[in-house]
Amino acid sequence: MSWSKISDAVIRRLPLYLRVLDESSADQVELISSQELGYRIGVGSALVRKDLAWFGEFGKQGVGYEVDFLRHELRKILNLDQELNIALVGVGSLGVALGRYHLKRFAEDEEFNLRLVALFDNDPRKIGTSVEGVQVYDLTRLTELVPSLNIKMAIITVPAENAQIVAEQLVKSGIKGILNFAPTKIVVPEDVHVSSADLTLEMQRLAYYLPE
Amino acid sequence: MSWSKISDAVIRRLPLYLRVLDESSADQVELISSQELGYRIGVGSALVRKDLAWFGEFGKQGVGYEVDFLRHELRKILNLDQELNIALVGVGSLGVALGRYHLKRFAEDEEFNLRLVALFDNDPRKIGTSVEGVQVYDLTRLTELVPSLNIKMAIITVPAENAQIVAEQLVKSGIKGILNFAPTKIVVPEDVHVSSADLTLEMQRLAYYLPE
DNA sequence: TAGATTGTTAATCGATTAACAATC
DNA sequence: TAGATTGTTAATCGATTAACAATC
Repeated sequence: MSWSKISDAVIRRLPLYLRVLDESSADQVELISSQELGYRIGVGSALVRKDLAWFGEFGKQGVGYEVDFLRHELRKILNLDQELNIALVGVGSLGVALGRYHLKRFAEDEEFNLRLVALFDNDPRKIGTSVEGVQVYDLTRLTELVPSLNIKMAIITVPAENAQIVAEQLVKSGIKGILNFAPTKIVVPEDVHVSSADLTLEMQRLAYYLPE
Repeated sequence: MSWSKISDAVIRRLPLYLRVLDESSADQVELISSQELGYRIGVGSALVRKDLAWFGEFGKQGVGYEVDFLRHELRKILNLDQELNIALVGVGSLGVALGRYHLKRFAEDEEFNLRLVALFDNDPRKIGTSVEGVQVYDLTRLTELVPSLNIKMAIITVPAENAQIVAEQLVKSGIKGILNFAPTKIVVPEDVHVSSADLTLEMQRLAYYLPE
């Protein structure tokens, strides 16, 4: 699906709506109003209706939204209705921890379609080992394995000084979505989307609000 | 320092400016223009000048900003000019990995003032052990130890189902800044600031942009 | 039907950008 | 001085909110 002009602010809220719908569905709730949905993620009801209206008419006037229907529509919009293969580059302690966490989630939740299928590192001691059954491959095999394993997104957990070069290799392999845990900005073509998870930056931001 | 009315969008950019200034300082660069600063973090020069102007007049017309001076001013504004103690709650593999990562950074960088001083868990097998010399304490001692160890911020790496209760204990202890890695929304009073680092949410967002 | 809630338009709010006088 | 760049004001842009007709 492609609607292209929709703003990033809207897209950011879709996974939040989806999480509320997952919870409601698990609780056997069948209908939900824009008011309830907005309250649960912390925005107004008008914004919820406007966000959803970008993609179609999903509600019934006077009634609200059918939870399971809207949930499936959102999953389709977010490309989460099919398995989606992911690679992780940088098998340090953070990489292993995130990998385990992710694999656990995948194993426990039938409908969680984000599947970690490969780990990459350049350390010969790590190459050939595995984490919860997922192989650690030589980083030099990235451009070969990304297409052949049908990998669509990647997580970067290498040291800051290697993040840019890894990002470039990922881009060359055809990856369009990168979650970057390295504490540095990575520069990519504009059709590649990067989400930055920089712990330090967030802590520094929070420090601003401390009293005194 | 307190300017209170300054928007969150501005505050989010301050650590980015600071990182550029750190790099420039390390490279012996003495002056930097709003143009260069903006280019490096990906915003326009007018926005850089406007952001900084909220806090004072730091530049010289026709010249630019003195790197070391502006760097120290930003550190003061962000409360990063003094040591700031941090606790981490939830000593699972993610908690340990983040803790190690953080402690390494603290050990290597003289001026990195975010100091991890305590870990908390409710698992008797973990309590009393340590990670890189930092003790794991019983979670029940949180409200006692936060004030006595002068802890100002906290990182939550417990399972989603325990995040809210942990957040409430942190708030009760007087914590005003929380970095939450649990994949759930935590509700706190409005004088407490939360930064959410939800891996899954970010991956789901990136999936939207995949082709087809 | 009467009450409730959607989808959508218009109004408002806030953030970014453009422009330029001041001045180093 | 001439050139460069700041701090700041006004203009623009984009996102959120308010309001309400449509309708279940």
